[in-house]
Amino acid sequence: MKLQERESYYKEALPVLLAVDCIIFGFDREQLKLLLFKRKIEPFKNEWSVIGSFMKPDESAEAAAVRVLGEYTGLEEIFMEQLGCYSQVDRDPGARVVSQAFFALIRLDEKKEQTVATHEAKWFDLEEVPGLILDHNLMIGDALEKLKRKARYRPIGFELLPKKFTLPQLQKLYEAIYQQSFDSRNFRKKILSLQVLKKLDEKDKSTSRKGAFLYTFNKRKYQSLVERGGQFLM
Amino acid sequence: MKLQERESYYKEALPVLLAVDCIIFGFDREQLKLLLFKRKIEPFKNEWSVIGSFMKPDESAEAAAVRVLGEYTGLEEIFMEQLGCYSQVDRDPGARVVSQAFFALIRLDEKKEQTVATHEAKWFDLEEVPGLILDHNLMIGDALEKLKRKARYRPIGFELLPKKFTLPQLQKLYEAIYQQSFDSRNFRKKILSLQVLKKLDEKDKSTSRKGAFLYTFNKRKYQSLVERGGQFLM
DNA sequence: TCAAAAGTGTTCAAGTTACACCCATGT
DNA sequence: ACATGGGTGTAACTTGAACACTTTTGA
Repeated sequence: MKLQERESYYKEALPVLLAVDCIIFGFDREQLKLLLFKRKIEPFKNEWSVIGSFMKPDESAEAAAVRVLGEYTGLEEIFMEQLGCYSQVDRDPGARVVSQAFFALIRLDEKKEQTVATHEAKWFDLEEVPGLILDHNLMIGDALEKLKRKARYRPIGFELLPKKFTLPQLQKLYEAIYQQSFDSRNFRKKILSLQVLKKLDEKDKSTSRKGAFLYTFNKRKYQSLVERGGQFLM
Repeated sequence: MKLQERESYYKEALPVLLAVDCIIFGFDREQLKLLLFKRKIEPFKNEWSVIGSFMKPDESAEAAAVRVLGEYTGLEEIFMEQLGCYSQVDRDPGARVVSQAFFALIRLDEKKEQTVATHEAKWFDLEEVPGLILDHNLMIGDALEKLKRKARYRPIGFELLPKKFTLPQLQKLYEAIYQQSFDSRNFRKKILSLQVLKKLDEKDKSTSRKGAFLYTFNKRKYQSLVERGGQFLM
């Protein structure tokens, strides 16, 4: 009898299709970029879309997101976070599909470009994002908002840079995120006062004759900063 | 042929059951409270749970959340926001159920207590939250974290107070959220400097002989504050 | 030697913290 | 008249903003 009750409880529920969509940000030393791809199959064949997939029976939304990120970028460790659930009844005319969106930050890296290319994926400047299928443009707007907010209290910007980076690079990144320029003296002061960077003895000479010192991000110090509840930046 | 492709595309997807769960916060002038209810049916009969429901075919997650909030509290306009998607494969032993969680803030109000009571729901102090079914304790932890973070840049605290409230009440609320006490002079200075409150000519004499002036929240001024990107509090 | 980007300090304004007493009122 | 909670100001300190010149080096 208990079993019957239990069964009927679940029976009243409507099964829907669940998808994950990943809004993937990258940074190419100048511009914030978004990874989009052109669909190769119907429905919406040849239209641009963010990268997604249906969830498989044996995976959580997070696992599905990790899977598609790996497929399209060749990367396994990616900073990724839930963005939100998109569940308008008529959002997908082909079926009742609910999408759990994630946003992800990756280091742009020539080595991986081939993987990206084979999937007919392409990096777009933020200003050049085309019209996308379904509610994907909406997702991107939400992701941008979240990125800006998040970057204030978490140094997620570092996820977008190579492991070794220079302060001018970091500044350019924040300028791209917030669409404004910062005073370099104040910027350096603020960043360095957080004491989460380690200065290396190497210089990156790719952008100037003088060369700029490389830094790495000290995760341990960062953790203690977060635990102290620290506001991060900007 | 196109149609066939389209059908097969959706066919590869696995339908899952979708639920919404609402983490409902209230404030009773002293303590932050959580609304929980005791399940009347199997599975998990007589165990405590946050308030939830399966999504119906013709509603979005938001609509489902509004529906259950209405059913359990009698309220129609409730501050509510997505918390996250809980999709661990084995989170519900009875079926593959993915839950979209929301957190909601409501004004505690005697008028509505009857509705709450008829659903065998009960307000719990945060420290007294019992063991809950499934991953509901996890959701509550996440909701608390989000509440704290959110209250820093949005005056969501106001959602938890009556429309007219006193500054000592507001201070108690923030003290409950952040589990620390604030200096009343500094607190008042900070709040009033935001210029989002309107002082009324009435006093609330329920807690002191002198009485405390009542204030209301000026939504228009608040909007312009948010648009200027203002940090809010704390 | 010069062009181009990296790096560096100081001053002023604003905001945050710490701190203690008087006020208004009902009983 | 007194107990109770409401309300107020100031000084020290910290943080953020504005601002311009020197350094390094490859070509």
